[in-house]
Amino acid sequence: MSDLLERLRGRGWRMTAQRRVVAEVLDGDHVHLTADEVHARAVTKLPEISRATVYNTLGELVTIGEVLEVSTDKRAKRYDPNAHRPHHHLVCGQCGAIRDVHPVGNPLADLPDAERFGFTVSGVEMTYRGVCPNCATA
Amino acid sequence: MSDLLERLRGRGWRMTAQRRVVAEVLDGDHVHLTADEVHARAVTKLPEISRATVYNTLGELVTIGEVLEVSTDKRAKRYDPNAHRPHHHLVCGQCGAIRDVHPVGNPLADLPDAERFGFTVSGVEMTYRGVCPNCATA
DNA sequence: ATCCTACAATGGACAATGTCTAAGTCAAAC
DNA sequence: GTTTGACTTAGACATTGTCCATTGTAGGAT
Repeated sequence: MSDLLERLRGRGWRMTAQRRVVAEVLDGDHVHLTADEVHARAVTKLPEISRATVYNTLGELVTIGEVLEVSTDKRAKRYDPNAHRPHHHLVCGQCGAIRDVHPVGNPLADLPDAERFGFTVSGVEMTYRGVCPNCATA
Repeated sequence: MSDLLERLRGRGWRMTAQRRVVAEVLDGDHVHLTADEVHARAVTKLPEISRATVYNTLGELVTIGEVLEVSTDKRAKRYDPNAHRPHHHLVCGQCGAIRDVHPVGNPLADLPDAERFGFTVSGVEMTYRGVCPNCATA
């Protein structure tokens, strides 16, 4: 991910302190942050960054495919910087913890033609639901 | 779905005009409505029904398992009265149209133990993405 | 090194969705 | 018919996200 800045520069993006900070936040060990969480972390590194800029930058990163949006819960969208490795999600229904998972098989092939209603099907998202070990003992 | 009212009565629920109207709306031909769409339709049958009541009633129906929440887009939750037949969704990325689909296979079995991180996995939601015939020609 | 200018950031208003509360209402039991 | 507590209401509030006019600035041109 450290070459994200390079890729952005290659696309002719202007490199600003704000964009750098947002990229750094996404590059941290915490994945699947909400936009406001990204903003909160960005503020610690660059106090004057605005909410709108974080939303804009996240939106741009999503548009160019560097970051994925996931909406596992009913609350805010979350942003997944792991866009270059396809994966699905496993969510704890108690605490909301999210893990990336890689089921076997090809779920796209599991949708019969008769079930496609003429759609051009391009992808599938799978969200496994369960309870994490932490919440199971608590 | 017409026995929904019976089932609710069986659970000791008080049967009010508002709840009846919400149930009727969900029973219509339009599936996957948002909460506000449910409210809009309910208002035509019972003008004084309040938004809070619709939200409350939908939430209760979800809790007891008569209705499913689906969050296929980043906007509002949608409510799926087809709770008694397990199914997944196919969403048009252009216009947001939603169809119920039934892929073959057992996606739960496709998640290896090594990918479960100690979670107790209880279910999976699949959202197929694509473009509907209407939007494909437009 | 300085200047220009298009692009980016800001902040605050606005919008959409959802939640909460206090007070009034009414379904159902008696 | 009364009573009672669950239900409904209206609207304030909270959260999440978008928009826009203004201000700032990165990076190329000079």
